[in-house]
Amino acid sequence: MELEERPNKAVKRDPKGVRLNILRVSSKEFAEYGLSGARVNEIAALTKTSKRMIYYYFGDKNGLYRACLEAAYSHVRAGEEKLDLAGLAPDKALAKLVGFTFDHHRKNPDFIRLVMIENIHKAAYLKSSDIIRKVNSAAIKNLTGIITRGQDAGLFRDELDPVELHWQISALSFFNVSNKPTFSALFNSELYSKEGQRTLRDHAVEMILLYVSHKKGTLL
Amino acid sequence: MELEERPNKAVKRDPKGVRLNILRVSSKEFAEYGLSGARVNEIAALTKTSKRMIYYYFGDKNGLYRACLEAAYSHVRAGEEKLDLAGLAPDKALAKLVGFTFDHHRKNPDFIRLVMIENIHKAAYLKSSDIIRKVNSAAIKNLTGIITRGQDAGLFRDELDPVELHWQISALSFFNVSNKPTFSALFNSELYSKEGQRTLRDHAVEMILLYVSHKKGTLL
Amino acid sequence: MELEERPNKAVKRDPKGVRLNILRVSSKEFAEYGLSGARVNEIAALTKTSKRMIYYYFGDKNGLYRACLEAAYSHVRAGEEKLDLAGLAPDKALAKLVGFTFDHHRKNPDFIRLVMIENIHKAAYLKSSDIIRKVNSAAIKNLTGIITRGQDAGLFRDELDPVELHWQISALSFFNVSNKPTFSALFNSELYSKEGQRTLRDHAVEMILLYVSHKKGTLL
Amino acid sequence: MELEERPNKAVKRDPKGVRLNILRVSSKEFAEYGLSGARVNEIAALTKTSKRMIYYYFGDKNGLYRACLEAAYSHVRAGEEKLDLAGLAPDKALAKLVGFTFDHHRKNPDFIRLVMIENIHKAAYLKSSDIIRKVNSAAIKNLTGIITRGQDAGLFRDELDPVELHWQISALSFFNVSNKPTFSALFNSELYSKEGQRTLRDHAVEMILLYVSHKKGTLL
DNA sequence: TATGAATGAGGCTTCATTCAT
DNA sequence: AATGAATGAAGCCTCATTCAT
Repeated sequence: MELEERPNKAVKRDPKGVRLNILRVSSKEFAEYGLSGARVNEIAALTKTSKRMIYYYFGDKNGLYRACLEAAYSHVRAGEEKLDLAGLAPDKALAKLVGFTFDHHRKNPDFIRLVMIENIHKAAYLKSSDIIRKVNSAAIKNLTGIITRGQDAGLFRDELDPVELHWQISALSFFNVSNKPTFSALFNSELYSKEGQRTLRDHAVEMILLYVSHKKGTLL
Repeated sequence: MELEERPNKAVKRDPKGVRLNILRVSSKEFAEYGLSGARVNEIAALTKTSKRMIYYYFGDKNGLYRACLEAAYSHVRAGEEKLDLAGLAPDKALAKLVGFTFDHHRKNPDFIRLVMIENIHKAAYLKSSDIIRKVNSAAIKNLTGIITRGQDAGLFRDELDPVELHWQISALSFFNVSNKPTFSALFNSELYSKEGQRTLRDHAVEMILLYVSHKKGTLL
Repeated sequence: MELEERPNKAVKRDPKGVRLNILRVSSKEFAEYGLSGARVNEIAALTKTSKRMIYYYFGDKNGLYRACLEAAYSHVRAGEEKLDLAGLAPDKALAKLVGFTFDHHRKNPDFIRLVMIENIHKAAYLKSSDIIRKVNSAAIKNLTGIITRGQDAGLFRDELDPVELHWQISALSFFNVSNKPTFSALFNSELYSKEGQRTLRDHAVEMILLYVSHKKGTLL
Repeated sequence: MELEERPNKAVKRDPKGVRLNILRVSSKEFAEYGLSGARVNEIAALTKTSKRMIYYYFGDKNGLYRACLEAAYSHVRAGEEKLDLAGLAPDKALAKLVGFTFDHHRKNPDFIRLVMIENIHKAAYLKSSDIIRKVNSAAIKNLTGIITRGQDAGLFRDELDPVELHWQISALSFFNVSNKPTFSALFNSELYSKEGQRTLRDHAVEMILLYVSHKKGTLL
């Protein structure tokens, strides 16, 4: 006698599960088709529940989109915080952070796409979300620590802005994912092969490290 | 004898002008709202002509979008070709190219947004467009020349891929525009002030030059 | 021995209070938005109890509306019955009744609006309500008495129908409240100022008294 | 051989006809069920055209309702202007005007119902309609003329406000139609028989004339 | 008696597109 | 080459109501 999940009487109320299920499905749809491109009907069909529940939990399509965005940021930042850099030398720590960011973005294309979409919408939903206040700190704090330690050790140049450094790391890591389609279409290169991606990441790390290590007057 | 060009009839027939007008208006709309977000009705209303003409000239909404995309690429590449780097030393040439690209992207946010949108659509329209064949060459040829000259002069490292270098320059220049909304929303920094943008560009140039000048074993 | 009235259990059971609370809230909502315009959700939210209770006590939305209507009529007629006209001369009594009715309607706009709504619905709910039998009597009886006394005293004309007289008094008193919005919007007059309302009421009294006092042949 | 309207190829474009048809159908529906009670689907079904055209011509349900309201007022005021009172003595003119108004309202119950509905909505749509400015004048001007002539002839009392007089005439004429359902339900009288209506109208005329003819001190 | 979760039916509206002139 | 009218399909959303606990 087997234990089967009784499919004809699965009368289990699971609000959190329902909410999460909707969120997961719709995140994929929004990432795939954009805010106006995604279809509530389609999202509902892919869900374990009904269209009605989407409105019950999220109010409207925009509310659902906003919830997806917030969930995505929360999830991503949660991942970043697991990274332990405290024990490493500042240059090693930074190298690890850059490599991690590059890989992390690459492994979370849906998040990248949501951010792209949010940028298309001029960050309208991000601006009106309370999640912002909690998010910006972590990454910048990490970098501030590394920079300070690097400067104290005489490894890094003096004038370094943690926000700018975050921008630079993000640029290289984000663009890699966001513009893969057009870049691949325009240049039939090997950059998006497994090997090419490893090279790209290594060189991104290299660029950042060369930049922070560069003392004025040395070269330019 | 036929009556050609009846000048007293107030019917202005200007196919090219009409086409161009539609293209300009719709490019702005697509850049602003995305492919599914833009409205054919709205585009027609902003046009000097009527909705019928859009279908007459471009077939359907997607056709119009494709035409906008092609026009945007053509226009942008035309701008890039005006840049004369032949007379400069390779490092100066590269510095100028990076700075130019950074500024160029910054001044053409609608183009950037169209590319973002095209990436959201997985480059589906770019892939099926004949424009590709003509576009990829110019930028890469430029870079290939600079790299060769730089290597011959002993200024640049050996293993440099022009496509990868283009990717790196693009990443820094593109992200600056594409992610301005979310970045500004998340970090209230000065990076998008006039001063901040100059710094960002200078450092982008610096990063690229440090990278190509770096000889193995020197640092990492 | 049973435990009655467990006072230390914080569960307030107050059926009558709950019913009344629902009735009060929903009367306002129906008066404000009409039968189809009112929202069960909104009513429930404004209530001290939950949506389930509405259905428990009133069956459905229409049942709730019917209950509101009945409660409104009961309440209004109760107010009217407090009026004591027995000791007054018939003309004074009538004058007082008209003035009272005018003021009474003015002070109970929600009741007027419920009656308007019921008229929009062709009195469908009133027709099927047992309240009718008890309501029509009071006002008419009052008027019948006054008329008889007035005629006996030679003050009033002969052919007077109490129901018609009620109609006439009602018309002037009801319209004043029911059509205030459109009338105010169409004519920017002073009729709805405090002073204007007093005048309107005085003239309503005057109109009715002139009418009942008028003997055939005198004027027209 | 007969001339039949070819029903299978009625390819006649008739924008005005379509608009009017929609307006007629929807006026009935709004008058019957109210703004929120009316159904766009039902309106469309009763129309010679499709639901889509409703939105093409009127924007949305509220826009359609507003158009109905404006059309109703226009139509009614047009009817009133046909009334020629200039050649009559002031008391006869007023008598005719009151009688006409009473009958006119009685014959246009849908208009009355639309006004009732608009009052339920606190005249929100009337307020924001430009039609107002043109409508209020006609009726008041008529009355002003009659009053002046009556006063000059020594027939009417001195202190008469044309707007108030309009209010009084309207009250008796409007209430007769608006409250017929509840009044009939509450009092099983003969007031709404053919005979009763004639009486009611005659007495309305009488009330108004007695009122305007009444000189201070005579009675009250 | 009480509550949050759930729902089917149907509401209003908008879209890209085509037609008749 | 040009225009206003017309449209079917599908979009998003809300309603009164019931269910499971």
